[in-house]
Amino acid sequence: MEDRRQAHEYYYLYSSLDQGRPQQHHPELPRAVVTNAYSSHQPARYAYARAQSPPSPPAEEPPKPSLPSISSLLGIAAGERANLESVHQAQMHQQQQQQQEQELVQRHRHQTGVLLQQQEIPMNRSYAAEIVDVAKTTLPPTPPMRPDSAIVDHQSPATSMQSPVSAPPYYLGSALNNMEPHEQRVVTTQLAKRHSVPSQPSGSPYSTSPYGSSPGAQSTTSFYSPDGRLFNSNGPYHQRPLPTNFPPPTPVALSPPNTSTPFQHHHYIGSSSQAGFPQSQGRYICPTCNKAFSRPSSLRIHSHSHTGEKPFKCPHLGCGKAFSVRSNMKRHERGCHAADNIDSNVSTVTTVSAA
DNA sequence: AGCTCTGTTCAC
DNA sequence: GTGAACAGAGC
Repeated sequence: MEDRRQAHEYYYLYSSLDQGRPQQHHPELPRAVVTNAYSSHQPARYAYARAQSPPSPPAEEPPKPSLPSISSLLGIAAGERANLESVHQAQMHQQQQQQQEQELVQRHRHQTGVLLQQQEIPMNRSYAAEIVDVAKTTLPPTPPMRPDSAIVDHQSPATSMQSPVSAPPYYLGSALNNMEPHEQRVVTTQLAKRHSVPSQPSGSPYSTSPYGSSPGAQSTTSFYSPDGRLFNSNGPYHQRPLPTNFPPPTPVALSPPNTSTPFQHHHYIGSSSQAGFPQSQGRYICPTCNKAFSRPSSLRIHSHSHTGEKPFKCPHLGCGKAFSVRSNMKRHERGCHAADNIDSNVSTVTTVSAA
């Protein structure tokens, strides 16, 4: 059985390699590679999951008097996958060892006339699974998505980080997040820190406005959209008047993040499947977590929580702390550098008076 | 009217 | 102590 299982795994490795699929994510791979690996790996994993489960006959399929012989099944499979014959030959040795057992089973079947699918299927599950996979390699695998998922834009990395099973009910009244904030932070900040930091404003670490005189205008850079597809005109986030019936985040989330940034996936708000959305929740939706804000500035500040961007740096020497919110930085100053402030004020006064 | 800035508040 | 969201003030 061990050999059989290994052969099965080899097949997946084989088929994946045939399609140029990386089998594992490498933590050091560039994100593009990782996402591609993720996206391309998903169908294979899905097929594997399908193969692992025992093949359940279609409901409309009438009971057959007998199952096709293993040799015929193997013959079909071998006709399409000649490269597995060697593996099968190795498995045949294993079969020969079980020949006695099978003979007993068949003898029992002959005596009782009862279909012994229960005995046969598990015994040859790996073969059947491979056959299923052969079919799946020829046919596009059905993505494990909910039927009601309205995929307007498959590029939804943020939602894609969500587990399909653990997708919570979506209620705008309670939360627009389709992913827990700490999860977002863990995932998105890691990704964003790796790729967005070079794009951060490289000006003065601390000024009256880290965004410049016009934060909104500053934010119109392609910081969140390397492909320049979405945000170059309106900034990192769309000002999107919410439809009266705002839809729940769909399992678009499940679609693999095949884009390079976590901020390109606010197209999943389809016009078809729309649920009620209270205007009081705000019109500005975070494309990452679907959280709604009433003000664009609030959304922009909120975006820092995803990007990890902390444009407000403590001006005090020796304090390298940075904050995503200016008021938080000020609070930090008041709390931690109160004495320094007094000293600096005194020194400032003295210098001014001296001047 | 709509925006940003700022302070306040809550949660961890 | 810090992150994050909200609401008022001002432009």
